[in-house]
Amino acid sequence: MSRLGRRFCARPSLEVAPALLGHVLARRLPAGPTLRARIVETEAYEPEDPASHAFGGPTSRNAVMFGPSGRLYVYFIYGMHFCMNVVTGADGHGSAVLLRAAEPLEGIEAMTRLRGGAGLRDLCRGPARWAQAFGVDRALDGADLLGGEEIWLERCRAVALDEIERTPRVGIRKAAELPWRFVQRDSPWASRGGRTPTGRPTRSRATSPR
DNA sequence: TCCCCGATTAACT
DNA sequence: GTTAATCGGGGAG
Repeated sequence: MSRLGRRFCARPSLEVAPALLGHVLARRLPAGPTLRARIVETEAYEPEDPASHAFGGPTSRNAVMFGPSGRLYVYFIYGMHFCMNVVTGADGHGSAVLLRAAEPLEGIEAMTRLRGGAGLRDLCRGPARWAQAFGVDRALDGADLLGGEEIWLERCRAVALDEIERTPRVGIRKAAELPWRFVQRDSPWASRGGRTPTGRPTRSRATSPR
């Protein structure tokens, strides 16, 4: 199983975000099983983007975003949640891709425990849910996805371009109009965020996983 | 020091 | 559909 490498990550976030769809995030729990989930939803963040944590330059909080690509940027939000990003672009650039939702593949039992007994469909559907299912918090901020053994990206089958839907990003107020969210079309594993321009839900409620 | 608000979620009506 | 939970970053005073 080969990993996604430096070359993959060292591109602009707007290229990496759609390219990540279909590949797999793997997580080795401390003295525990390995978890795997297939990425179905991402968002791009660039430093010139007012919605990005990198807007305004480096601080202690966002320092990892300004380091080399291929590392994990973890942030704490709303007083209770953690979210995961892949740092992208050239060293020092300050861009990243938010990992928003995934299809659980392996380690379902451990993920369910970490999520407090949530159902399969809700294990990784949303950025904070996914981080919780993977046992990821502050301690993994800056983790090396390229060569580390705690968390990494595995090359799998990329989602075809014509299966990728572009929408505005979820939950932001600044730069809310930019279509920088990428989601596998009709995936039941994608988060509820985002609506079509007509206001219809992005995803059919009738669709059930598997 | 004070204050506002956020790349969210779960539990409501 | 709405809202409470809960805390830290960062700008204003």
